[in-house]
Amino acid sequence: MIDPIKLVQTYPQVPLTVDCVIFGFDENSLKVLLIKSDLSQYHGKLSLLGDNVHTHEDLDTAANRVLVQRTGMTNVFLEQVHTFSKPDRHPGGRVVTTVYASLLNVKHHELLLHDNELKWHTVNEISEMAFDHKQILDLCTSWLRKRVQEQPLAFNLLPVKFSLRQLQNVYEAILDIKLDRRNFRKKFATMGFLNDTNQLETNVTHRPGKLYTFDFVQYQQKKKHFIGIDF
Amino acid sequence: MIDPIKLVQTYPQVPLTVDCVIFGFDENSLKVLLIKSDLSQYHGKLSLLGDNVHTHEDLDTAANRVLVQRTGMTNVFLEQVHTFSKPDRHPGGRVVTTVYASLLNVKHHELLLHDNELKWHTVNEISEMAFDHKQILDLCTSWLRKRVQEQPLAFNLLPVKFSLRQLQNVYEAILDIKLDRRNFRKKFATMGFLNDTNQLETNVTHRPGKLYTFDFVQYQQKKKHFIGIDF
DNA sequence: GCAAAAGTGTTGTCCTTACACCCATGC
DNA sequence: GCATGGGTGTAAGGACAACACTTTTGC
Repeated sequence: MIDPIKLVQTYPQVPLTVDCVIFGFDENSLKVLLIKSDLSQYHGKLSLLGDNVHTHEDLDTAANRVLVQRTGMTNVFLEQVHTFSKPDRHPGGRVVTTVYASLLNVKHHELLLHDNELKWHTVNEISEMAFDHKQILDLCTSWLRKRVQEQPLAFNLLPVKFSLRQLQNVYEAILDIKLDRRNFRKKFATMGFLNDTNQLETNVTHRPGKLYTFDFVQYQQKKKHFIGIDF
Repeated sequence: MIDPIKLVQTYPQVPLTVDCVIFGFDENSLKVLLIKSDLSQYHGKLSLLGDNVHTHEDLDTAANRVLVQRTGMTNVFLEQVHTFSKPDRHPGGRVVTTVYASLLNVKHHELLLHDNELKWHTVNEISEMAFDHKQILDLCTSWLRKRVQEQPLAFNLLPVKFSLRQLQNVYEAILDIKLDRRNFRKKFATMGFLNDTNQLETNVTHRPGKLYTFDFVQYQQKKKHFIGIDF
């Protein structure tokens, strides 16, 4: 019989960090919130928002802390994606990082802590990044492409009231495809969890579209559990 | 400008482990490979296979090492699922664990290292486990249910040559549903990546079924990339 | 010959796709 | 009145679900 405290004392210890891939949507393209690295090796290169994990803090809490520090937003979608652990991924020695992805509406917040040139960047214009962050971003983008098709995540990237055009733009930007407008609208109409607000867009230079809200309760009731074997 | 080595030295360090949820299929039910814990707090309780992560070792390597030590199998499906980090999840103090899931054919290997009563257990008969391992197992079972519908993972649980009945049994056991035999066979026939071996089952007490193999190359060519918005 | 599972087709319904015209607004 | 995107319906094809009988083998 083994004493757990003594056992754990024999384990090697590793510095842990979290990195947040914070996606936003604006001007019809998918954005990600990045800073410029201040490490000497990666000076000026783009970097994800991250921090070390504090003692007694779990990973979800750490990721949420990073997000709140930078965006001031609480109650935002934030989900663990993957843990990266190549021994040489960090120039400072071994650092294991757990990556979280978040989706939020660019217009819904003011950026906080503007140090290190915190800015939104268009995802498909990013080439080089610090560390293995480009690889991480690519994984999270794939992850988002998949998730957005099977869960109503797109609404996190939009204002509470949005037009069907805006919604379609989100899908087209993330999936990098064109969708048929009539079929797209029909699909969301039959799904039945968009609520018509009886309001119209304003400040548009054309016929204003209706504004809708997402009905989360309806979604919870209607969502599918078994999809079907399909690959 | 910051020196990365000095920076990383300021980070708190944490013991890391990997835990492997090794799924198998036998006697028409989904199994998982477990040991009995030898920690004093959890004496006799069922536990996942795990180990601490060695210095200079990445997580994939550590998980693979655990798998090979116990099953002797290499080149087995093994994928990272989630990292668990609640500060009180381990009685020996803070331990962060990254969980991997593996699928393998019970008949294809001899268990190695039979210490701690290493055995296959039927997944839906497991109630209590050591640590947070029941919660981990439940997450991995959900993960498997989802993945098995969108990727051809089921074949990892079967012999190289299998009957359609066996294949259907895998899906029925994992998804915990009954499927229509005719529609199931039609579906896999039209997918077009099962190869007829022109062999029949032997040692069965009824009409023998044809044996098929999975054609991975065909799958790679035919697999879908865009599924469609559907939730 | 009996038990047990293999093998096989059709029909109706639903979902998906493709496609074109008029409408409301700002300028 | 013109440019811009909003809003709408239909028809064809494909996928899925429901359903029953004959065949082959071991015993």
